[in-house]
Amino acid sequence: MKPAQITKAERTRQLIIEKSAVLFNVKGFAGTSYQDLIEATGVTKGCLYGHFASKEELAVAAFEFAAQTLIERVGNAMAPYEKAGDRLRALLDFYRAYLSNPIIAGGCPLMNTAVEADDNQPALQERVIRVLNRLHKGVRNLVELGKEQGQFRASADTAAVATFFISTVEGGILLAKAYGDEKPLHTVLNQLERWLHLELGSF
Amino acid sequence: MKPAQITKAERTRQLIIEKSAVLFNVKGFAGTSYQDLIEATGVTKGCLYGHFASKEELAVAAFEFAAQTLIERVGNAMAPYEKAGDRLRALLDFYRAYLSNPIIAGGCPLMNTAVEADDNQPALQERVIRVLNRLHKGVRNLVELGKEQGQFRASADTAAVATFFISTVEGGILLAKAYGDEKPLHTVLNQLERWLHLELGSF
DNA sequence: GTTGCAATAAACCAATTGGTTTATTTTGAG
DNA sequence: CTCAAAATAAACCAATTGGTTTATTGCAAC
Repeated sequence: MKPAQITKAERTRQLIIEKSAVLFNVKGFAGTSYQDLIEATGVTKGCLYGHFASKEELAVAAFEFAAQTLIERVGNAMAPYEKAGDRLRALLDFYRAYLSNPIIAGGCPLMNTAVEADDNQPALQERVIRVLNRLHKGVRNLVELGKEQGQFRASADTAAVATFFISTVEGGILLAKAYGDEKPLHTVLNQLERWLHLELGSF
Repeated sequence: MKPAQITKAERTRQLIIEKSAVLFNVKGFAGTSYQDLIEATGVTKGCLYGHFASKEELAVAAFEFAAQTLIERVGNAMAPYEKAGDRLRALLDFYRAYLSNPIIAGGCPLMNTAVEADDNQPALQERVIRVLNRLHKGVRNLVELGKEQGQFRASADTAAVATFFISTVEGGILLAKAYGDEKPLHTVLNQLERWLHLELGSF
């Protein structure tokens, strides 16, 4: 841990990032104006420009923050467990609670940013890929751990499992958000869990 | 089929819808301005307002068109086959070609619209739900057909299969779009096909 | 071939956009 | 306690936004 050498500027910067992240996640990049940001952060326009040279720069920082939070929460959810099966169950449970206990309002920042950025904001698009890679690697590591522990089938296709896992979860979140109902997500997670049992062996 | 009673106004309206649908799908609702629409349609602002009272009204018409196209294409892909297993395979193949042979530029209009509309445009949000319901019903009908034909396991949970199918495919499209690479989608579809074999019995 | 519907061109609107600057005040770190 | 760093308030910018109106022109349906 760094010493509490947190200057006022750093605190303000963090405040701006955290409040903006919510706005961007709910209204999107194009849908969020400086006026919105001023109201949400409670800070003046001059202050915003003092910390971030443009809306895009702020959006990138906000996305990085949201993504970092997501990665941390996922890590924390799995941390208490040692066996890969328990960790995987914890991961599924994390997503079961994803909408009622959201890391940030507005749904999954990865999905939201990916959808808006893919044809328009290359800077954001690139960060999305980075985070997806980290997530993918995390799931792969989990599968490999299970293989090493002799708990998961050695013949399972690690990369394919990770890709399938992420796709399915994101798709479930999409349906749940679209319907404004977390049931579809739960259905999807239950089916995914059954599939994982077949694919990896019961855990 | 209606007689070819297509007036000039109707033709223009259709032209506007088709061109706008692409723009909205690529740049989003908030990211698309009237200037963009004027350039893309080749029609004047007065003409746009003559046909649609607002950007939102046009966006709704454009989404309905894109969704209708999607539903039709899915239907056409399955139409040549009678056995549910063949139809399901054709459906998977349809999505295998989804990105190289897109129904509309910019990815899946359902996903794009769902993501942007869910907290901001209730009118669009409502249409998204309608289309998701139609898609879900289509998959359910397919599963039920397979059961009737004795090809699919009667014990399969029809609704859960449909939900899982749609989630997985949408998630796969998301990854493929994010990476700018259709491989993740193919991986996901292959895994999904294996899962369907386990769930429904080999087909 | 006429004529009425459809489309154009263009001016106009107030409001808002992203972004800049500067003088003034607040405040927290040394 | 002091003083520099940080934040404010506000004026300013040109450009663009979504939307309206009107006179003129073009074209396609009857």
